[in-house]
Amino acid sequence: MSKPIRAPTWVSRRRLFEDKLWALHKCTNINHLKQVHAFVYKFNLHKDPFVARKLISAFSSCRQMVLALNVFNQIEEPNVHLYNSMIRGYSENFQSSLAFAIFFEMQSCGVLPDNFTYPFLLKACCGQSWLEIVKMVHTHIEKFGFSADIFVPNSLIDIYAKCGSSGVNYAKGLFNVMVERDIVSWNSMISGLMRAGELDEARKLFDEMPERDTISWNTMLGMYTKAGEMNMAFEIFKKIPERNVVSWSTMVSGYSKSGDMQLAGLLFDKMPVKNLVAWTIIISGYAEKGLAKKAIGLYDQMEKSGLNLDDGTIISILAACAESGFLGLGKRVHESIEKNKFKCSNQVCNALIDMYAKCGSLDAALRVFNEMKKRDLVSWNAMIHGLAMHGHGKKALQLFSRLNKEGFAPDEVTFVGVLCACNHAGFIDEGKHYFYTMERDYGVVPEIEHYGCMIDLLGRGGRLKEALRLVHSMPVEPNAIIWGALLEACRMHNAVGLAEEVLNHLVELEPTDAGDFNTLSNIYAAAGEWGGVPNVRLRMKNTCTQKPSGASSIELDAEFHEFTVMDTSHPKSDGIYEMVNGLSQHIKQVGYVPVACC
DNA sequence: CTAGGGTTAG
Repeated sequence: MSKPIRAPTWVSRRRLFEDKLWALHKCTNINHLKQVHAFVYKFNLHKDPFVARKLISAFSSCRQMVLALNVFNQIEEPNVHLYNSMIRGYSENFQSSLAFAIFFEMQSCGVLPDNFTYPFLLKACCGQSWLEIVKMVHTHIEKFGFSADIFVPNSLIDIYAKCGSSGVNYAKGLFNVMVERDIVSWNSMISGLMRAGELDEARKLFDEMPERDTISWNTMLGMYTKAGEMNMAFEIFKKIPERNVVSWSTMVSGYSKSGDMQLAGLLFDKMPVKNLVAWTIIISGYAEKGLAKKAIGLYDQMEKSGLNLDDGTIISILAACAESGFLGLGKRVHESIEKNKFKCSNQVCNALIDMYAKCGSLDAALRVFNEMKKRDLVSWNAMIHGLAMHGHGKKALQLFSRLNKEGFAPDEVTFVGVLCACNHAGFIDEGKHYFYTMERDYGVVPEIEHYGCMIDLLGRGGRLKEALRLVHSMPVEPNAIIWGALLEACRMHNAVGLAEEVLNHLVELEPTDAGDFNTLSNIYAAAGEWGGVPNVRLRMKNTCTQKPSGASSIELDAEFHEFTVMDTSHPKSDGIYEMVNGLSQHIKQVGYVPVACC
């Protein structure tokens, strides 16, 4: 047997390179990609449409649309596949207008769209504001006759249903006139109805559909878990012929959201296959409920099981930590990020800022904020609000003016933070200034949240009449939060008459809240009008159900300690009360006047 | 083209 003749080096290199080209769609490493790009030039292949298409898709999936466009521009007469790849790239990278620009360009160059073009283009249209454009694309499709390919009307149904409540009617219209429907048409329609809140209609279609796959079953499962109907969900779950990891994690998520961590944990343990999403759901669930040991234990297990964290996991767990004040796990997540040299997206940084701020570590929040290269409005809003919440009103307002200087346009969320800062710091005049100029100078129309902040601010400052006048001038109906803020102001300033009026409004809105009646009886008591108290108690008995009392919690060394009013259950209760009494003596000495309470 | 986790507003 003779030895095989070795190919010349350039042939083997070329073969190697061809293998790389074939694997390009899997390539997510931008440096490898750039290497391949260099090879392409070396072998003068950059004008080959096939090679160019591979490169464009690879650059798109690495979110490098500028590089993708460079490749595209090398081609003198791009074919329909190349145009499609560019449209898809822009759509998937949320650059909708550029996707449409390419679509228009291909038409002016006389290249006809094909059945792949529209699903890609439609992906760029999501949200209520796109409905009119989707209708135009729909007309275009009918004109060119591509609705024969089932992919095209299926995408239309999906995208129509994502265009808000009126969009779903267009989805229904299309679904009803479709001659041939496949399982995806049914699934898309059902999930669209579900998103629009038409649950009965969704269930009806589910029962009617000729055959169901796991996606159909999981859609129904998601519908019931989101509605908090865990019994119905479990009925569905039992009937699913082939459960997959999504079926299981939907159930775990449902139990976790309904507050039943025991069942959630039980189901999680039984899951035959656990993926990153499943771990995320269970850890976030425990973290949000403050079940620190469980959450940390599972987080360790997840890291040990060799799964790589992704954006979704990090953001979700951090949000849960922010909710419960679980700084311990939040820090652990931050450490993992740094240990793994995880490249933080803005969303991740923003979640970190929010977590640190809500857990009271403002220094850490500021550190993340300051180290960000390209802050977005969410970063500013989270930081401003974090400072405001902790009473650093001045710093929050300074940050607001810095935001303006750096050319950002504040939005409605920013102003909630700004007004909150004024509120916590007692800056009544500044608050009024921002409230009355937000629309004039920044084009942000005040919403009910902003009115709420203002009424709280005026009320706390004792300007009850002004607060009441603002309530009556509101363009929307005042809600329970508004009246509640006013009632609280009445309590602080012993305004008996106004309190009675406010309570009447509150009872209409939320007849179940005992806390409001308590507040009123406290007001009577503080004003010395003890005659009013039994009356209130009677009304309370007739109209109220007991609300669970509020609790404060703190986490120390992965252990949560919870406290409610008059609580003596903590093992170190005596010492804690001793400290509290000492502190309240101390703050009285430095001038704090406590509010009357009975 | 269809199903599960996801940053800012009390």
